[in-house]
Amino acid sequence: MEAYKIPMNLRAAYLSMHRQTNAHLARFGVTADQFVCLLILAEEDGIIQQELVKRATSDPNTIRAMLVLLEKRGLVVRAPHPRDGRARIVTITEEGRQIFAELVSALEPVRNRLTAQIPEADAKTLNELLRRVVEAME
Amino acid sequence: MEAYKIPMNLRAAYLSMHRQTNAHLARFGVTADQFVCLLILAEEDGIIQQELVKRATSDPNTIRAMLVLLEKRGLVVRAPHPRDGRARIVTITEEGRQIFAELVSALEPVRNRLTAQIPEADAKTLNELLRRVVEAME
DNA sequence: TATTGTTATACTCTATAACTATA
DNA sequence: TATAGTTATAGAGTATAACAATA
Repeated sequence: MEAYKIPMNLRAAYLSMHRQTNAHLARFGVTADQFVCLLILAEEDGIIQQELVKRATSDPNTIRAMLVLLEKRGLVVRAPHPRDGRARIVTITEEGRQIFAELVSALEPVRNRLTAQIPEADAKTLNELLRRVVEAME
Repeated sequence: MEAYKIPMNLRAAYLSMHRQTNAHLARFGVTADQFVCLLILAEEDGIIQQELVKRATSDPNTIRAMLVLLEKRGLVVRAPHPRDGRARIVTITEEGRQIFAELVSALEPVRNRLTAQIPEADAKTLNELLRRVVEAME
């Protein structure tokens, strides 16, 4: 079906990436989705849970479950928001950053395979086109 | 993180598509992944379960669970392979094809949104780049 | 009234390993 | 020995709705 070529390739690309990411992170006891949380926090720390939900394209329950696990392991901290009593500010800890660096290292083969058959210029194009898809789906 | 732009956009694009697909199919009691099974079978009927696993980028357990459900609803049939006693040939039923047509119809808004901000020529490029990613990840 | 987050619940998908029956 | 499929089990992610606290 012509109309489902992009959806099916999008699916295959994501699922393969997700599966290989989980496989490479298994020895750390971290899932691909937990890694996404850490990635977002490593880039912009001190955001509230709801913001994390948006950026991770996730939902409140899932993010909460992940944060509880990550907090138990001392990788993140959830602190009360100083001005909004409802919100919780999430921060990655120093230990979280250290482990995150190891995870990024362990994922090098996956990153390399992902764009192995795509030249630099095309990678930019791919990213831009995906960004437009995301924008349209919001 | 520069290296995670494509992965994160790939993730957001897939998850949004998947979520919206599930939402639009909910009233039929069919999941996005079950739809993928039907799509594959509607295109090339009479393949064995293992082949379905490969094409759906899935695993034996997941595919089996889906097929059992779809078979209970009379949408597919699993018959013994005439020459290989281990294998099962999966076929979509006439009722399966009818419902599949309705599902495709119900998903029109999702398909449209997906490429809403991408001209025809760019859609071809996107598909080709995704195909290369899939190829590299195998 | 609307929003942030939690709790409870149920279901789907995923991964592993052990098993059978066939090849 | 290897392969197709099943069974059992456990865990992770998802969706919904009801709720408390706060804005």
